[in-house]
Amino acid sequence: MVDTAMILEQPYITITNIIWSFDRQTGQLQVLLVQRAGEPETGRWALPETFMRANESADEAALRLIKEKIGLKLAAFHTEQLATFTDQRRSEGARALSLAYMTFLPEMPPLQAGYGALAAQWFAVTAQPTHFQLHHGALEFATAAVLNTENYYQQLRLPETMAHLAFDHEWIMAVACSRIKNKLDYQPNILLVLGDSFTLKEARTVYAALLGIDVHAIDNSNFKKTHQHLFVEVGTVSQRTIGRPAKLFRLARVQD
Amino acid sequence: MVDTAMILEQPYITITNIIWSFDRQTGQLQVLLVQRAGEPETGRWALPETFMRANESADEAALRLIKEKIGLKLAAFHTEQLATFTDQRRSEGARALSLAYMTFLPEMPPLQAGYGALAAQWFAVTAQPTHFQLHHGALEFATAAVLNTENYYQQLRLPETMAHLAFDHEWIMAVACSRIKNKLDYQPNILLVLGDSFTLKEARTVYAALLGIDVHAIDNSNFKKTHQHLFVEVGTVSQRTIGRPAKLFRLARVQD
DNA sequence: TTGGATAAAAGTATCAAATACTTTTTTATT
DNA sequence: AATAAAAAAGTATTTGATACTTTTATCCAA
Repeated sequence: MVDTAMILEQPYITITNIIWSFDRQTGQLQVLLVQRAGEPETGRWALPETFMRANESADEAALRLIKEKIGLKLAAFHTEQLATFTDQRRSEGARALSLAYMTFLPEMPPLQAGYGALAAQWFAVTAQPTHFQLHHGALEFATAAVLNTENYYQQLRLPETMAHLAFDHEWIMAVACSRIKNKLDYQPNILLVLGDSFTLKEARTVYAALLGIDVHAIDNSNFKKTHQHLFVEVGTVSQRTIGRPAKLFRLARVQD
Repeated sequence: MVDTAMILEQPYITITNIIWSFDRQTGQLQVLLVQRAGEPETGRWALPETFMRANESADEAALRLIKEKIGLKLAAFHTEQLATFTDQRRSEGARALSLAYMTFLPEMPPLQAGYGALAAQWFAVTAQPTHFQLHHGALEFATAAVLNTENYYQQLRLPETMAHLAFDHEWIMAVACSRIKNKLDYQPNILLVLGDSFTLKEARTVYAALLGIDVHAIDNSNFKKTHQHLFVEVGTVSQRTIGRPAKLFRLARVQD
């Protein structure tokens, strides 16, 4: 009674890491994309991925990715699990489970394409309630409204042009944006892209980018009142710009 | 340059399903545990698990579990992803990745232990802010405060008595309780254990069980004002008890 | 059939939080 | 020193949450 349905799945495990950062010059939220060197989907832009190795934790693999794909060799960063993607339609050929993680990098370090990548670039993220855009110079990726898995596979995967990200990475990005937005009012780990300390205006800039609104639409006074309990003031101000120096804060607690 | 670190992981994938239900008689929230028949951890109580098969989606596997382990053959239920557990310490021997899901069953169907299980039982869940209890008659499992993965592995795994759940299932339960509690005010899918429709008092009973407080500590009038936007009134009342008949509601939207 | 008991719904008054807006403080530039 | 910019601090209004009370619907027993 050899039944194909009884064959156990023993797939390779892909770790996909959404690496977030922030450009203090332009006030734009960024994510890192790499242009795939290998098969399949060669030449297409994608989220950085790697295969999980024996004797390596998923978190370690997510951090190794940062070193391998973009030449960044730094200490541990906050990495958190996003979700696991198992849909059989997500890639052609052999089944690929993907464990998706998110890492928040302070500053916006310069990139160099590493193993498995033709190029590595930061893309500015603009989020709207139901879709998002990624742009870097002339390169731009924009999604239609992405609401759930079925919606994604039935509507979005059909047009196969270079303007799409590889595999189901647009869907993964949509899930990531949604998760981050939901946590904005009680655990805004996304602010780790601002480094050890940040001003309230910088925090509002990140919030505005994710909510798809202008920074000035968020009142500083009210923002402080409603979100200050999430922050700890870290001593004194410091900067060389016009106007009253802002106070500096850090996240009060960082956890899932 | 054969390096063991370069060997790719190709693990079996375990689907772990936390199956929730509700006892209308006692007003208690329930989860399903099975007593393991096979190695390892034979005889120990555990969350129902199965290996993922080829040509089977993770959701399908989670539902197949319900049929195999407890003899329940029913149509599709709402199943949602909880998290993926990859820690190398989570089981002895070969590495086991576990994709954890949650299923919410209406009513509390009678159980019969299926393949791989010595017994299958509903356990009443009582949650407190930092720990929880499971009990069925004389059987009782209680955790110490479980705050994060490291805390769990360093403090909780040490005493190896039969009073513990198998593997890291206490940690998985802790993550599940935490997730459900966080969603109580904007997406209380846990109320699906109440079936197609429920009264506000039943809803409050579920909330109270998860918050570790008495039902009467939640004022019906205020609960209605703050949570009614999550519900849709489904026509008329219906019941055979004393007192004014309650209105019936259902969840307005069910999604992750 | 009627009145008491029960349970939920509906209503109200108070309190706290969120929002919109204004004023003050601080510092760089001219 | 005057001015402009930017954040902090303050205020008034509105909204939402909480505590509590009253009304309504139903069962049951006298």
